[in-house]
Amino acid sequence: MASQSDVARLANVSFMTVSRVVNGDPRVKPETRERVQRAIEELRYRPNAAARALNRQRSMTIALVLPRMDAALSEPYFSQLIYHVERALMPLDYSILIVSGENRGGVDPTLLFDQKKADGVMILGAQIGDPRLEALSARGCPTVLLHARSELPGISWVDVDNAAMVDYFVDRLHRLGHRRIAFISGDLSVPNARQRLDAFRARTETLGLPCGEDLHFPGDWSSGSGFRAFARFHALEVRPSAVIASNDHMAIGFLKAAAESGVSVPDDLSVVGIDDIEMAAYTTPSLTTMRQPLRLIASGAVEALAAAMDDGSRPASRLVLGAEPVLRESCGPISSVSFS
Amino acid sequence: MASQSDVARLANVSFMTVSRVVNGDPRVKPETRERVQRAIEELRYRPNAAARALNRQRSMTIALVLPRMDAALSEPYFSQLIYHVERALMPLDYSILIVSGENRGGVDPTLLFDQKKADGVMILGAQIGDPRLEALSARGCPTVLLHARSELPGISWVDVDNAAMVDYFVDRLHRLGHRRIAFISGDLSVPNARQRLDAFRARTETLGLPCGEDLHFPGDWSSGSGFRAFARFHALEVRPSAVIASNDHMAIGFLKAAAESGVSVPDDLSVVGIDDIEMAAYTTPSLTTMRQPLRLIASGAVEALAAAMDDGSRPASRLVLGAEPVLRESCGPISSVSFS
DNA sequence: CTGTTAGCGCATTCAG
DNA sequence: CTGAATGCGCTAACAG
Repeated sequence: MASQSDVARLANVSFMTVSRVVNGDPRVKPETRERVQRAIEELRYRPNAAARALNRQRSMTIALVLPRMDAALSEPYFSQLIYHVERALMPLDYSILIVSGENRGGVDPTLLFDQKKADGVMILGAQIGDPRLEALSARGCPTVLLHARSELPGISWVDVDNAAMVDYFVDRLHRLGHRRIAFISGDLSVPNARQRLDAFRARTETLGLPCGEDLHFPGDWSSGSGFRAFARFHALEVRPSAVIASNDHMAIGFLKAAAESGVSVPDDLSVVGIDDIEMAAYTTPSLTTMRQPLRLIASGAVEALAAAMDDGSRPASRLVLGAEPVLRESCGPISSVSFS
Repeated sequence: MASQSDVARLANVSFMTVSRVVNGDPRVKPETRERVQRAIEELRYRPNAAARALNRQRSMTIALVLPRMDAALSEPYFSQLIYHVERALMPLDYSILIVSGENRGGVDPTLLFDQKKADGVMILGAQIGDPRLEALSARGCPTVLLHARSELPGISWVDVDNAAMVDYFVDRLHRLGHRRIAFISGDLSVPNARQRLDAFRARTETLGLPCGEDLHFPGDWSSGSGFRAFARFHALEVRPSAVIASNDHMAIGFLKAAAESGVSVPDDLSVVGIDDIEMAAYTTPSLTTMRQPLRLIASGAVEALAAAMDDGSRPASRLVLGAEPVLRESCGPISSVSFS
């Protein structure tokens, strides 16, 4: 592989001039620049990232921590997030190092920062009290959370408005005549799961709807947990007429169990989810859900992280984005009951 | 951040000794080693990856090229592959750089190699004739394909036995009495899609089953394309009694369309998919499919890539793995027809 | 067993 | 506008 000196020799200049051309320094005679350019082409010269990183003290790389495998974030959904993050990062010329979400035994993002393998860290769907967050915050490592929140100093985040999404569905179901609404929560060690549950409780109470603990079916984001939640539903003396699931996977699992039990959706029961994964349009019945502004989440996170990496002393930024309802077949008016 | 010299000063040795300790060189007096270790702890020293990479000419990083967004590989499924790749790579102390699959306008993995940002490249679900493959092969960049194949020199790959999976289903359906079987293919610019289609044609022909082009419904891996394939099915004068989809997403889309048209699965029609994504267990009816040996694919690929990076001159390795059928509700014996 | 010398490829600083 | 010197942090190859 050719180095700057090789190029310099071929172009009859010092390697310093080559460096200038490569970095677009304007103080180079056009004619010389031209000559250097040709030499670069001829030798297929490419700047060595390691040398550059060593000198500049910047790796031009960020670490992206994926959610834990056990479905902290809906699967098909976070791969899209990766895509959008990459798109947003490309113009800045940053690369992405991925790190599995497993915090036990996995790669430590703080270590990557200390080793200068990454200039900043992005975390998808962080857990509450994840020890890595504190470590990152303490190190002063530029960090941004996607789909999660944190009060730690120096930790920026971008999240959707969890309360607004849940409120929307509670209100809508209420208007459709539903009075008894159940809620399937996600893994409560994830901030979003808790926020959604809290919003559900608050909103049902405000509207004067029943909101006892028997209407809360704990789940863990997985389809299986949604499926199992149906047993709780089924065991209830007086059944709810609607169920809000904290994500589509659980809603789909629940739908499956309902179908097996002969409960007809949406005739006997309305079901809604959150995320709008691709499959949500292809279940039977198709799923009413909430589409997340993925591109905005990604670009917002990239912007926040870039700012933090440019200026380590700036305060953390926080951004809350709205989601968009997608109305499909799984949700309808309450049937054959006097509205009380 | 502390450097080796800082540690050396604190431990009263030369930085060379520190380097030896860090790299586990045995030729260091235990007592000295101990002292250095303590200094390392105290200063929280971490080796600088850029400096190490510059000196060793190895970045200890590989690039992982994701499949294109338009579902070249089933979504929830490739995130698991990432996970397994990471697990397999961790003991070797390699990091993973991710690159989006979009070949137009995306990051070029060859460039990452030339810049020495990556020592090797792993590609998930490569397209046929992807120009990047040739570039990689020409550069002599250690490369391994997952879920794809290539004859280019120096390109290793690990793939499942596509023909065996399709053969299994054709045979099984045949034994269940089905005679007229249709096939939904994936995006035919992906090698796997073509192999599966070819296997279908060959096997039906061998068994003396009808295999006209009207029984081939072209898809593109997405649920939507599976959904649309149903229109072709529906338009047929004489309808098949079974459908094999090249992946679960398309099978699920097809299932949805069938449900909407009142075609009962598996009573009127059997449907099978490939991949065993999580959702396959939660559709109604649940989906009979083929589970891929993800962990083996990942570990095989890592092994092949590691070998190629160690010794650039070694021949490419090829590995074909078998899949495991998962029998669920969507597939049953043919109904109300004399077996001919 | 430990230290010295040299250089990986690049960019900043200062001289011309 | 261009070049020379210097150092980023580390390790390989030699000394001692």
